[in-house]
Amino acid sequence: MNIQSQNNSASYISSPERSWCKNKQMMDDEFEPQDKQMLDETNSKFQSQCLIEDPPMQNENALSQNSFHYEEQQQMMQAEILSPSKLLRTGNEPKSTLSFDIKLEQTSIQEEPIVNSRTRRKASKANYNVDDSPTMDSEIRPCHCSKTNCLQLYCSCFHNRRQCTQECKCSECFNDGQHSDEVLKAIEQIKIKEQRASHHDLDSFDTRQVWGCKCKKTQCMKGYCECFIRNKKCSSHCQCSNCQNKKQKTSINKKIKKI
DNA sequence: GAGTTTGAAACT
DNA sequence: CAGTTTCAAACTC
Repeated sequence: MNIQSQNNSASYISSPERSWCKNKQMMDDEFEPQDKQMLDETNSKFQSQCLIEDPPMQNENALSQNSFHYEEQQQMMQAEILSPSKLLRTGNEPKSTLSFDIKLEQTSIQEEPIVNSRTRRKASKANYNVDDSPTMDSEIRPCHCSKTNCLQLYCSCFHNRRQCTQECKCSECFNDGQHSDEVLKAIEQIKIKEQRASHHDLDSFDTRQVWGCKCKKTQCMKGYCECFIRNKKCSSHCQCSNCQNKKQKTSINKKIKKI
């Protein structure tokens, strides 16, 4: 296994990779022994990234961690090439034919889809693309962006910091792995906006974080609500109206105790 | 599949 | 900072 990290076509660290940091142990269990060895070789390189990005906004260093600089991203993006989720890609290959994709084809990694029932969401009408669980690429929904070149947060692919795939139906896509400069510029602009807005403790690209919804009409019970989408209850951070997605103070627990 | 609704993101 | 516009996804028919 000879993975070269010189390729920098992959232009940013995607959320699934960051989820991998947290869920590495679980995923390790799913690898064959020979693959584990490869993973171990990459662990040391990846650990620094994990330290930088996790956990989000939960300590005093969150500010500096979340406002990491563009150049740091460039350094870290090399690690993405070694990411397990890339190695486990199961059919949603990016539009581009990046060199690391070619190298991956030469590996002995099993590319059968890994279906992890533990992390599979409850079946629902919509397969929401959220990554607060170790979502595999095979579960990622394609985007349909038509006007933003997939370089704004409207784009679910860009928002999750992953490249658009062949399944995406976007037009004039710059998030295809062949426009690294444009992508990096877009990321940089968003980071600048965050800082201007004094959102130092936010990471717009961390879709695991929920800032709080502002739903007014849907009672936070439809897929428009970011809390609902993430299977999370609305909190004091939300500014929603007529919310039906708040934690219920059920009397069930009390009844159980009595029993 | 087309049109409408919705709320996040972007803009002013 | 608040109001408005734009956008893409969710939803309805």
